[in-house]
Amino acid sequence: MRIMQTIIDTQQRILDSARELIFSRSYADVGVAAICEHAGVKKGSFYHFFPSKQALTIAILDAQFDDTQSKMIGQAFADDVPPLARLGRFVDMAYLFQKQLSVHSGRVLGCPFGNLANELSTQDEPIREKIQQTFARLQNLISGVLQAAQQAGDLAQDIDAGKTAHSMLAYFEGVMLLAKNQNDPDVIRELLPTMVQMRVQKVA
Amino acid sequence: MRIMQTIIDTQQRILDSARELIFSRSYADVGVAAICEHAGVKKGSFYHFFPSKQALTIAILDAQFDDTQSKMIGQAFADDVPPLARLGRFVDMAYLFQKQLSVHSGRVLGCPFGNLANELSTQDEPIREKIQQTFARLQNLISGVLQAAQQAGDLAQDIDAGKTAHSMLAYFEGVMLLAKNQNDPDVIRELLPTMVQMRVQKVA
DNA sequence: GCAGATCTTGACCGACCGGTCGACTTGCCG
DNA sequence: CGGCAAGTCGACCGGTCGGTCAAGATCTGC
Repeated sequence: MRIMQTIIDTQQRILDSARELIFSRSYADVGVAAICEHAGVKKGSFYHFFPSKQALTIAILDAQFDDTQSKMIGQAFADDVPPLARLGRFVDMAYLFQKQLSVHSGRVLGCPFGNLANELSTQDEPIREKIQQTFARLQNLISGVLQAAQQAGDLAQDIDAGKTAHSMLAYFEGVMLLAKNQNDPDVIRELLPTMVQMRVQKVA
Repeated sequence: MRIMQTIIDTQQRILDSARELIFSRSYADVGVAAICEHAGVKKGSFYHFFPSKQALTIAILDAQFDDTQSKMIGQAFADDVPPLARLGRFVDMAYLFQKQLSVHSGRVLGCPFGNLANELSTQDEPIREKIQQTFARLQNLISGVLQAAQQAGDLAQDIDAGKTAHSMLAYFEGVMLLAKNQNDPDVIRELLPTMVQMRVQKVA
């Protein structure tokens, strides 16, 4: 009897369940069995769609990036305001997202990419690479905004957009880590706005 | 026959082994059995000295803080140079440590506190708290240097030393995370010096 | 309606998890 | 020397880990 089961197909349910569980706990703490139970699926089906937990995780990273881009970055970085204001908007959204998430789960969950990066970078090379690529894409998006700011004359030409974006990304991840550790979204509200002020100059 | 065994006592060997293994892999990936094997000790002895893996981890955090303070912070923050130069020295040492470590292990391992914070903050409340305290101590040490810089006239009075130290700590952790993910110590050399430039102003 | 591909199911695998326990050895003190 | 505490040991616990498999159910195109 195929009633609700195929309306949202099995593969998607596994992906969504895994994303939610791993994001709110950790890779190691969420077993395949737990994912299957949450998705209402048996383990055999899991391995019909995904060859391994590792492969599932790589698929999660793609899904999470798409989600983040459409729900956060795409909105924050829309060009209806000046470039630097877009970064400010991003900072505000990051706080609101984490705040909202923490109300539901009672926990500040931090950055999904940072969490997996920290947990698995020394242990799983394919996942490490995938996250590295994801970080590179995020950095490029920020770098693009900084370059737009330079073209608009709102940012000095001697600023290195790429390195500044890299630093901003690092700072963002660090703030998320501290907020997660202190389990307090206000850490984000206090610290993250400083990100917009960061500047790294070009070296000769 | 008690030859080498008690020269460095068992408890210390367990602690050191666990520190090395967990730091170079992760909490979840290093089992009690692996720690015992590395320490040349049987599991029964482990549980004679430590009531649980969690308790061991909390002891590790204390040991790691002491180590970090004596081998890094104490040296970098010595008052033989002006306050802001101490921060620069700290940055250099952080790079050298990670570089050296990565030569031995083939991996950039990142910050021991940040690693555990990220992995366990949502899962183990006592450990989360312990790391929070550790971060607070680190932040205070940085804050002290910034206040010294203000007294020396090298840093404007309208800078919020506490918040700036908090931001610096966040940035430090973020840089370590990115370096670990990219498995490249040069990330630290490129990004971390920017930490010394960070400033957060007091709010009215 | 039939065949073949596409799922789904549940039982099962060996390995490992953190932790327990009682018996034993060893060091120390009177 | 005796005795007791401190430390060591190895077998063992129930449970979970990621992953496998063969058989059956269901969907699809002809």
